Amino acid sequence: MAQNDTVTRILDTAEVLFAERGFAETSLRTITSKAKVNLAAVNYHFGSKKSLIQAVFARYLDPFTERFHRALDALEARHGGQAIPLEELLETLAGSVLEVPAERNSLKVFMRLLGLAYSQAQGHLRRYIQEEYGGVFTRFTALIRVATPELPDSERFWRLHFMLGSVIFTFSGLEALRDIAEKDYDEHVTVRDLVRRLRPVVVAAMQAPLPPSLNAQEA
Amino acid sequence: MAQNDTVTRILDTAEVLFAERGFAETSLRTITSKAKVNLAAVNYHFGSKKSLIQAVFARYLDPFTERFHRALDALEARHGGQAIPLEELLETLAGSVLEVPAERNSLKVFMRLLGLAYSQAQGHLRRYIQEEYGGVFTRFTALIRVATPELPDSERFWRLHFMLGSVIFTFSGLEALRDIAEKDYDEHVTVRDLVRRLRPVVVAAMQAPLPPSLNAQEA
DNA sequence: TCACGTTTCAAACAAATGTTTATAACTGGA
DNA sequence: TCCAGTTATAAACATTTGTTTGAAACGTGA
Repeated sequence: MAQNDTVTRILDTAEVLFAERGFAETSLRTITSKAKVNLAAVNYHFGSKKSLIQAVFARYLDPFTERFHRALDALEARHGGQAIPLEELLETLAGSVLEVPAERNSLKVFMRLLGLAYSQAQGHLRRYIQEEYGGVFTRFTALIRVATPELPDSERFWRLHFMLGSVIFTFSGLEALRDIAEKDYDEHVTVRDLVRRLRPVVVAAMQAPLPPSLNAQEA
Repeated sequence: MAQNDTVTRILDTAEVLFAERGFAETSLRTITSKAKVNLAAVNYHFGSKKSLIQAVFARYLDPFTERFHRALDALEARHGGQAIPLEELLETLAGSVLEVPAERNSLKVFMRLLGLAYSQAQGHLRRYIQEEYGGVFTRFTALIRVATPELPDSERFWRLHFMLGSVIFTFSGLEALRDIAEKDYDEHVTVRDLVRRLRPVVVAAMQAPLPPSLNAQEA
């Protein structure tokens, strides 16, 4: 189909350019010329640039959330109501994230997009992602709660965001960091390498000793 | 002085707007109108928008690097050539970061700007920061290296960036996160609270067990 | 007071942006 | 074949962008 071809070509080109330069820094003309598509095609098929951005995310997040929900279903079934260990939860999350874009060989694009979703202004994007995909995140954190009963709720809340920051920050700045790492340590780092490196760090961080009591004030 | 007043007003306004919306999303007209300054003033005093962005960073990073260097001098002198414990290095870093913007009460702006420096495209910014302030970071990582001899160089490199991500992400999204935490856990979180919570997490993350060997491939 | 360098200001500039329009080309079923 | 409906295309549109210009206002030392 011709329209499908155009739509797909726009999405393929847009996601790469967005990941490389950000949303505001990527013009529709850059996208359409690189995709060999007429300028008006974006507004015709997507309506607006905002909608194009959301469509780029949906193409990744829709399959991801479905896979992740199914993986969590299986995990819960396997443990039959018992608490699921932290490592397995993290493993399942990482697995679902890694699976999705493997087909298009663009995991790094996916990660970079997630980073942009947080760091770029684009209020509409955060709202869209929260409303559309907030549910699966809520489900995941509820399971994490069961897996880490020793943590006070507020402490777990903050530590989850510490780790979320690690992941998003690292992947969204991946290109730059990779260049440095490659130059200094002479090894090419793949996203899978980073996930492997992240695993023990995240587990250790979640299980770190509690900070000194809230009331103990010192200079 | 009038020119100083104009320059300062531009910088004060620009840093807030940049932090809120990003660089590309903030126009010179928005800055100058909010700062009650003529549009041409930016190009007159700074030369270009790029230079303005760099100047915004310099106003934070210049005092910070100087303070941090002095603090590291003192720390090294105190240990007289002996290895400095990881905890003390982190403490010194945290202290220097917290000190600088305290005067202008804009720690969150500082943090958000640091986050943008990494996540936004703006190649010139990364180059500028690297060339201008790479030295102090190199010095710090060299000390961290001595404090964590058990870590392979590349592993330490990545863990440092994991933790950098935690800090920048958390503080740059502090406003939103604080609201949630306050609502859900009924406690007001100060920046110092977060630093206290971060300390054991960062230490545990740096001391986490090494990931399985690079060559061990599994499904 | 004068003159000179600095700073401000309103206006204009060229370029780039997202979007719309009107027309053409194509498509598949009657 | 012919005709609706869909898609593609080129052109134009109104804004917005960073930057430049030239003149006015200002400040300061002679």
